[in-house]
Amino acid sequence: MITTRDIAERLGVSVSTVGRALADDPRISEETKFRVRQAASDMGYVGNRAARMMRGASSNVVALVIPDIRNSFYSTIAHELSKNMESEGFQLMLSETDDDRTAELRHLRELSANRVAAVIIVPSARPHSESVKLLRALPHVQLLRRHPSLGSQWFGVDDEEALRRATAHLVAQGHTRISYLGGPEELPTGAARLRGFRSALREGGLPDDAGRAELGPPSSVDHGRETVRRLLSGPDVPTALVLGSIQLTLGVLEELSRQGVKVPQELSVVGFGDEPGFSWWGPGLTTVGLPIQEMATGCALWMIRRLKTEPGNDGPYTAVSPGSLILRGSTASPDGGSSPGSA
Amino acid sequence: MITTRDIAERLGVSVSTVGRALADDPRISEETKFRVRQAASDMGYVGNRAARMMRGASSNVVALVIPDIRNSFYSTIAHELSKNMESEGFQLMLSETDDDRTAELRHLRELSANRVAAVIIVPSARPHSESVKLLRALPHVQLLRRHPSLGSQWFGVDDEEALRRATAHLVAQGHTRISYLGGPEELPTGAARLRGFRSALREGGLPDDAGRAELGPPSSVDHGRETVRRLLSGPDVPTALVLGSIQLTLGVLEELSRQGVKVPQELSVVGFGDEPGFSWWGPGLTTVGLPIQEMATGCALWMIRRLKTEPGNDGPYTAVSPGSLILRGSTASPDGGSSPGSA
DNA sequence: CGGCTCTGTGCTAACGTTAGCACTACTGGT
DNA sequence: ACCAGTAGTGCTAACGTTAGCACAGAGCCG
Repeated sequence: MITTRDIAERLGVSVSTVGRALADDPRISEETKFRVRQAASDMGYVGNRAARMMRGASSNVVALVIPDIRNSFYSTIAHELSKNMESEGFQLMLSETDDDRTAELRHLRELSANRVAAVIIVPSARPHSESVKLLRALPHVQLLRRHPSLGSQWFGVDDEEALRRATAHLVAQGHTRISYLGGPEELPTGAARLRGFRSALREGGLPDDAGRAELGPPSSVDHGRETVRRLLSGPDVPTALVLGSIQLTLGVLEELSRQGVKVPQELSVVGFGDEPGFSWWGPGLTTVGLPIQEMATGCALWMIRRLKTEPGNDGPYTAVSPGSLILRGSTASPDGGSSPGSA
Repeated sequence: MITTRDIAERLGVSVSTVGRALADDPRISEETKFRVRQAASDMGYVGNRAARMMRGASSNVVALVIPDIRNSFYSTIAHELSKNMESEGFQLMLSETDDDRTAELRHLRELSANRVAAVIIVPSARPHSESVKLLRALPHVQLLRRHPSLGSQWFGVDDEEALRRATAHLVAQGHTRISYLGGPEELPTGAARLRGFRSALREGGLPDDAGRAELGPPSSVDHGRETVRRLLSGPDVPTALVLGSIQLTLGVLEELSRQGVKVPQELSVVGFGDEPGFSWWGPGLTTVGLPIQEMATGCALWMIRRLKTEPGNDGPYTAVSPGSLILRGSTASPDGGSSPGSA
């Protein structure tokens, strides 16, 4: 690797002069600057950020810690962050945890060792205490999920309200056997969505056994497929399904279409998230739309401001985005009548 | 930030002793090691990789440079690389170029300054010459697309053969007005897919005007939607469509289902890639399946070996994965008869 | 013409870590 | 009692860059 010293020796000047010329220091003559820049370009010199960091310069790397980049929520977030960060000179480091707190800890250790400027994290269900310690030593912000022992900087969506609306839509159509398929209750999002489901039932004046919750692993296509198979072949088949994650929705839709279940005649479905295929699935999937992109942009801008302004304004900051129900054709009243959009 | 010096002062030993204790040097007594580790843990010490790198240690960051993480091809690649790299102690840096060579160059400059250990890149159509220079100074490997002026380390798929098969399937069913929708010819992949399309027509003994190519931006859902709209409303409506990118396929499917086009009776379609929704779209989408995951894993393992083994075995290395045609219900002979799978 | 400012450059230390060498205090053999 | 060997630790330099200070030479004023 070419260093400032190599350039200095070649031109017969000192390293300081080279450094200053490259930094466009006003004390250096234009002629010297020109010669230095020429040589630097010739020799393929690229400044060493590691060395700069040792002199107190801060890292230009922001880390994103998420469960799985293949989930479109997270790839949307990654894209939005990357785009915004890049324009401010930051690079994005990607760490996948697969919802495993040990992997999460491993990543956070590496990120700390690499002295990243900040961490944007979708925390696992119950982060290891060392993870919490490492995060607290860095500028960080939580995304989607919110763990109380981490800071109160958080960008998320109103999961409870989103599921309340989704469920209320079914209740309004007269369903009395509704199954909710969602992630584990340990996850803040899982708990919130379940609360939303339950309160919609309560508010609809339904009996306790009107709603069943089928909780499974956080983000599993398989869990969706299998649960559908089990529910449809068991006794007391529900007349409606509300879903609580994107991956789950993908699995459910696939299985329903494989089994040829008539939607919404035999079964009503409300999905979660909005993927390209959801609009052309069966009669069109009625689903919970979430402004993930806007949330990610908001988070990126907040973090940039946080990093650019010197005083560490670590004050609590929370942004909650609302969800909305996208009405298509996958819900109807349980007696077979069709009334999509009658929320 | 806590340094080895802080620990040394607290324990009344030298920095060297602390460093050696943490490195588990056999010359240090067990008792000292214990005390040092205790103190390090107490004080929340995290080694500074920037400083280590200055002493010749290599970076543990591998960069992935791709057009857009939201494209499922790339998110699959990112996931697979991340998973494999993480288990070997590497972190993944994510850079999105949006197929813009200037953005590509900006990223490569940053990556070089950050002294990443290696770069895995899906190069843009015509990389800037400085980009080539920067890449050549680093261990790197190309993915999917292959630019001749970069090294000959490349992992990709046989695009030409994949499109030849897709097109041949339609030709065999008797189609004589086939449109190909794909990315620009400047892209190595775009050119290869177009070649495949054309040679299938030639081999099928079709006249020159049997196939039309509609080329557009590399990876655009909109281009898919718009081209379908234009083709269907114009004269000489094709009886079959072959698609040459995932995003294009998403746009086309959306538009076809919005317009209520009867597939395969009115129009046959062969897609590109295989997304969850493709199996439940209309009659099921016949599509080109590509072993992206296997390719990414292969690439990750190759790069790991390249980085772990000292001698820079930069010898040419090329791996080509084959594609396969996944037969579902979206193709039939143009006279209205249905014969999916009669390739 | 001595002392001043101004311009352009060099020297040196420092950042945190590690490796080579040096040093001290034992142990055991003769 | 003396020397060799060894275990345990400290000192110092080096990595590439930058900032503070020093310094040489030129031009200018009194």
